[in-house]
Formats: sequence, structure tokens, C-alpha cells
Amino acid sequence: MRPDEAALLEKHGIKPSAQRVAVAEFVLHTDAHPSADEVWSRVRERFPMVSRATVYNTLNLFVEKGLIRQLTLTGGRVVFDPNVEKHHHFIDEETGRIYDVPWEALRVSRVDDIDGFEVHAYQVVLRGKKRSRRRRT
Amino acid sequence: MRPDEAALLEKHGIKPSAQRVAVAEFVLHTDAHPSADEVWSRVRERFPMVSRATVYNTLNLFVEKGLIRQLTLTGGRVVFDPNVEKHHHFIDEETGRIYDVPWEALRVSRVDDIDGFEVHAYQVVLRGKKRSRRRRT
DNA sequence: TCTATCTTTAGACTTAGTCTAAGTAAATGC
DNA sequence: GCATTTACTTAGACTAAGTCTAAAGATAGA
Repeated sequence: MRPDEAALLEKHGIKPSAQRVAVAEFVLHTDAHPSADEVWSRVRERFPMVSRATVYNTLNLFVEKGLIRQLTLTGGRVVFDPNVEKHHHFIDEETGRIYDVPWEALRVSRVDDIDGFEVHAYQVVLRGKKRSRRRRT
Repeated sequence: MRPDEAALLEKHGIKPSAQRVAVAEFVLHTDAHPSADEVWSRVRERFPMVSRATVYNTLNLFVEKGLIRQLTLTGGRVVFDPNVEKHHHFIDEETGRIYDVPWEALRVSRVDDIDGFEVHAYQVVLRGKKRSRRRRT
């Protein structure tokens, strides 16, 4: 149980149990946009007795306390994202993988101007193919 | 079995059975963004012996043939939209209802310019509160 | 009409997620 | 330090959404 993770949880008003810290250690440091069951199986590698209900409860608690966000972008899949700053998402149509796109990469105009709607938040969801970079996978 | 629906299905390469036409008659003329089970229960009102598998198969077939689109915008809910033209979506955070937003209502800049991604399609997903209009509900 | 193909059906199965009741652990009062 | 309350976790039952399967029914062509 890493002290830094425990402190972070406390800062968000969450009592840091061993299970919660184990979930935090994985879900706060991934950019893979895992589903709840993916988080569960990763946490179980190091913590085999953790129950599914605990992982689901913990993830929902983290969302409620603003540590992570829940996304549903494609195919009814619910995934979690530790990036809670404003950003957009790109979905690779071949692999289904989700990538974060920086907020500044796009500009959306006239958002406040839509007749009959009071917009609190928005994001652009892009779909396409990820280009293979030269040096990295 | 309305002849116009049957003709539309055939135009899209779909053999128009009674069940398929019944699904089409509902799902092609709604802006309520229904889930598959909602479509099933609506179709059953007029066609009580239709099976769930048929409705699911039919909806997937319609998606594949480009008659409707499948959306997953919120809470892991999969819904269907007969509007296959480019458009954006607004989600009422209080009711969960989804509204179509015309493509021209917003402009997104620099979409083709994102490093490492080849964008085939995109949409803006907006969240907020629907203002109550004066005269209509 | 016979046969091959396509479609539909009911129900079994799977997967994601929630709920419940019992057990543990941690915090509080004294 | 011990008892009591409160919070957390557990296993497993349950539910909802969706897929699969095997059999039956409908359709079209020879």
C-alpha cells in the first residue's frame, strides 16, 4: 500500500483501504481505458481475494469523488479514464482502442449557441485509423 | 406490411419479411433513440409473437445495411438512431434523453490535423440541460 | 410439388453489473 | 484495553442486455 496513493485517496475524501489502494495503483496509472472487469482481473493478480463487488464499488466511488471518469464511447462498453481534464477521444476502428486527444488539438465553435440547450460539457469523439509511428509500436 | 417500408428494405438489399417491416415501421420513424429492448416491446404490441432474437438480428442487419445507426453515448446504453446523416448529439443530464443536433449548428476545426490519427468520422457529444420551450412541452 | 435456402422461434447461455446477508476490520467511547 | 458501532469486503444470488443454438416455418426455384 503505497503512501502516495493513500494520501491521494484521503485528499479526495476516500478512506484508503488496501483494496482501494490496489485499484487506485492500477486505474490511476493506465491510459488503456480499461473496463471494470479488466481492472478486476489486473487487481487480482496482486490481490487474489478481492471481490468483484469491491472493484465495482471502488470504481464507482472514484468516479463520484472525481478521481476518474466513466466513458461509454462504443459498443456499449463502459470504461474508465484517469484523465479528468477536458479532452477529446479517438477510437481506432480496427482495434477498438481509445486514445486521448488534447483539448487544444481541436476547436469547437458556437457551442453555447445551440437553440434550446444549455451546454454544461462537451467533447469530440473521433473515429478512424491510428497511423503507425516510425520508431515506436 | 406497408409497401413503402418493404420497398425501402429491398432498396437496401434486405428481404422484407413481416417481422422486419414491423421493426422498420417503428425504428425508422422515431427520434426517441430507443434501445433494442424498447424496440422489441413496441413491436410486440402489434406483433406479439415476435422473438427477441429476431428484433436484435433485425436491428443489427439494419445497422449493417446502413438504414440506422447504433449509438453508445452514456451509461453503457446502446440505442438506435434512424438519422444516418452527419449530426451531433445532446444528452439531457437530468432525463438521459438524447437529442439530435444539426451538423451545421457547430463547427469543429483542425480535425484532419491530429498527429498520428487518420480521422474517418467524428461527432460532438454535448451534455447539459434542455431548456423548456415556451409553447411546447 | 420437392428441395434448398432463408428466417423466425423459444429457450439456453454469456457477460456486465447490482444487491444482499454475513463476516472483517477499523474507529469511537469509556 | 475492551465493547460497541460503523464502515468495508466477501461470495454468491440475482438481473438485464445480448448472443447462440437447434428446430420449426416460410419462401423461391427447378
